[in-house]
Amino acid sequence: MPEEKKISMAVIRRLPRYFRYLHDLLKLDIKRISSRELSERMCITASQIRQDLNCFGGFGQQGYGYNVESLYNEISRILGVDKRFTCIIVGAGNMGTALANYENFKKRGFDIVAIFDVDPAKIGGKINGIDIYSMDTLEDFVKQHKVDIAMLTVPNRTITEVAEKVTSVGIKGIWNFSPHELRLGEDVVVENVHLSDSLMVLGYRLRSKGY
Amino acid sequence: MPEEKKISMAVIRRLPRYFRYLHDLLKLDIKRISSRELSERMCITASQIRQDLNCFGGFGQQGYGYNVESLYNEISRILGVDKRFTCIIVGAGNMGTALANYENFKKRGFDIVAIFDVDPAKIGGKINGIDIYSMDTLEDFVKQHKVDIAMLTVPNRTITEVAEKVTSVGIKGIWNFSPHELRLGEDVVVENVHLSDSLMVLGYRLRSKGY
DNA sequence: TAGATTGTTAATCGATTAACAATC
DNA sequence: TAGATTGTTAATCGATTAACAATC
Repeated sequence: MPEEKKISMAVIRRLPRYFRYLHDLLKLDIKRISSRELSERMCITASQIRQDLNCFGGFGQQGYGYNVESLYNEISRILGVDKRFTCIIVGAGNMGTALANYENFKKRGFDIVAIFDVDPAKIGGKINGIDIYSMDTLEDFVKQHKVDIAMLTVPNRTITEVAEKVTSVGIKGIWNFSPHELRLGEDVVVENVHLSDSLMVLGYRLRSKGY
Repeated sequence: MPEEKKISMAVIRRLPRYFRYLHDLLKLDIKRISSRELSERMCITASQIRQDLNCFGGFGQQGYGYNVESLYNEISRILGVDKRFTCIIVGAGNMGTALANYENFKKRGFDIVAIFDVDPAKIGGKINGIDIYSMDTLEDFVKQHKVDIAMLTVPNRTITEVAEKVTSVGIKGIWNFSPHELRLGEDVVVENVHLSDSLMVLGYRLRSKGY
């Protein structure tokens, strides 16, 4: 990526948040915003906003602030929402079904083109218009279609095997919904959604407040 | 909470991870482990493990390491997996359905006792044996049952209203699946699951590797 | 006892915040 | 021009890592 030097994960994880807030400002028909105003809305410091944005370039103007539309476009470009990713879902259970039905992903550039499962009762069916195929056909499918991301919503006991299978056929991005950590090659990018971890942290925080 | 002084969020968010690894070690019938061995398994430094654990007390023994079972019990107690939380799901869509069917939550102390929705076609039905009630009856329900946590899987445009409703009836814990940030009272604990943020970060990281 | 490993203090590193000169 | 606000450097803060005395 020609996106300059090394951007810290802390900054990267804030990008979608900037994107959301700018999207809202656009919809509110607000034309310009200063780092101070945005900091009040987002509950972070103006300093941090200016530091974060300057990782990618000087998008503002002294004495004026930032043009909302052009900043939104810049953040969109940085996040690559114009680029498209081809995705498959592995595991047609409840979570897989929820993901397949989630319309926002397509808007953000993520196209779900197929679902895979081992259950003969599910294979051949569709979810939200997307075909469910047998796991046995995954390799052939990936040979014929470029697949960027596998969304893994399989049972915990099969996650390691499935993750190895999808990476062995060349998929580089894994969206992992199992609690297990995946140890895969250096070239594979894994994003974890650890639901029970999140819930346990909520429980801890509630108890530490005395509830 | 009598859990000593101030524990940083960074440490708290690592607790479920320790919990998982210790659970696995127990199942592997491993009796003792040193911070060095655990650090290799978890891919973090032994120093960090010792620092983290010492936020809560000295669970180890010089020259020996940590007893897996007793450390597991300590972490369980800290995370409060023995304590029970009463939860409701608001929004019986695909994500709500997925959560209602997720059996692990109960094992971790989170009991889902009711689901609420506005759709007359869904009200009166059940998901995984849990009744779906009308949103109009939420207030009465919470008056009759102590509810600790509301899991919010409602459409984005209604999230603010729903979050205000559940907090106004005294629910202190919110598990928020909408992309919106909730601005609620100081006494309310919110954990966010921002799925599209996570996916966008995955996309960013893939592109920054040149895929 | 000798070896191993913790608990804990000190050093380092990185991220956040403050400050301000540059400039629109 | 005067006022406002950025871009950027410096200061602070917090988290991670290293080191080692204590001790099992």
